[in-house]
Amino acid sequence: MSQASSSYHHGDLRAACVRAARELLEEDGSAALSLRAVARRAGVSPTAPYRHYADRDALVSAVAAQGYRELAEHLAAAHPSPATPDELAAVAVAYVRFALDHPALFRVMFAEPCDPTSEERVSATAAISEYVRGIVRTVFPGADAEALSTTVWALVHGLAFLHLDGKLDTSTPEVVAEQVRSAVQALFTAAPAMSQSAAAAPSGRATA
Amino acid sequence: MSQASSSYHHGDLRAACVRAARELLEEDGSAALSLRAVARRAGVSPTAPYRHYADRDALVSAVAAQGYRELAEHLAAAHPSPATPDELAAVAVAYVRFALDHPALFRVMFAEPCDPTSEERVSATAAISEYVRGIVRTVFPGADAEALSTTVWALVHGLAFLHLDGKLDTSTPEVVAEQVRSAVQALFTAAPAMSQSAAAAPSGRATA
DNA sequence: TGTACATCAGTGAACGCGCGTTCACTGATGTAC
DNA sequence: TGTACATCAGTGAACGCGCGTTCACTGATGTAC
Repeated sequence: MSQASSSYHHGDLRAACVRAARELLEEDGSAALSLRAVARRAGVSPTAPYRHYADRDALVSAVAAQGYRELAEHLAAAHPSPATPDELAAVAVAYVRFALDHPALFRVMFAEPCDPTSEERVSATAAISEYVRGIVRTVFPGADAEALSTTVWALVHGLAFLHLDGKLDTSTPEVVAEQVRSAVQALFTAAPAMSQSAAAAPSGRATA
Repeated sequence: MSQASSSYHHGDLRAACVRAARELLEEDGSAALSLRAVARRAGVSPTAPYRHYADRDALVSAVAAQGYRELAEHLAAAHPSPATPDELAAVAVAYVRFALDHPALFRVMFAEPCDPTSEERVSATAAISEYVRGIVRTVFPGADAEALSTTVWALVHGLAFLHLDGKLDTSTPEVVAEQVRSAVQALFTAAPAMSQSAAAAPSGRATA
């Protein structure tokens, strides 16, 4: 942060480790993130990161947490305060795009069987979930925001993963965006009906 | 297969490896699947599996492929030929349950940045995708089956992953099932409207 | 039915690797007087 | 302003580990005659 040019004291190794980890993830998404590789990339001895992270897991959690923050920024950039279905769809498209643009990071954020105890992780994902809920509340004032926002998140998250895993057509960004918009639109149409049925009965336990 | 009790020749090591891998995944979902561990579990020298699998990746792909097959069976068991929204919902619940009951296997199937070239993998996931499309066609004869089935799959897949990652309430199977049913129901309500709008215009390119 | 031999499916030693983590250390920094 | 010293943030050697993969091998099996 301050002088940062001394050769012995790094200046801000904590942040540099996360940055190095990000670079490694962007370059080779299939390799597992290793503490040693991060140190190497940061130009520091293999044990230096231990001054700032208790162990490998702590580093990974920090990387994931930063990923959540960046995702949040990216969504906000797509539309600052979505209030219509089309604007919500734009945010959904941004979510899937983020996953496709940073596949390895996205996997670290969501696909690692990592410890869920990490304070940083928990609060970061809670923030995202709350953010989605806020949008849904604005766009569909009458609906059950809790239930509907879960549905929206799941739909978009699922699209992200299926694209990531090559199960869907990812040939061009526009193809992907169109697919996301059309999927989200299917939910839009449902929302009013859902709020009615949600008011009437908890849900479809009828035929089973 | 035949005598199988000889000590030197295993009998069916190829299948035994997949079985051993499955056991390891069920026991410790967070550990990466290693060829050596599989051999150890199968009671065989570390190099024996190379008689049957070219390399580690080939084994992993075989395990994933078996996972897809089991998932398909599990879905079929939930309902042999779903024809109503409620029956489709039951299949969706089975999908999420499968993920929660076999988290490590599910991650191998979907979350590994594995090579998508594997014949076994490709055809297995194509089968699942086709299966979903068939159901959607039956349940919503008027709808654009291609688009709607992608949406359904993504929604259910996203629910599975969010549950898997502890982002949603998984306290009891019934809570999970209810959540899935209610999310799928949101789509049910939309489908008719969607087929109309799909007939009218490709999709929501209007306001952008 | 018995023998010779090819093939198949294992073994086990060995390779080189990168990893996470520990430890005692040392150079740089900043603060008290 | 200058010195003594505590603290902080690095180093580098070393540990033990499990991994994927190779290689030359050997025991078991099955087939031809």
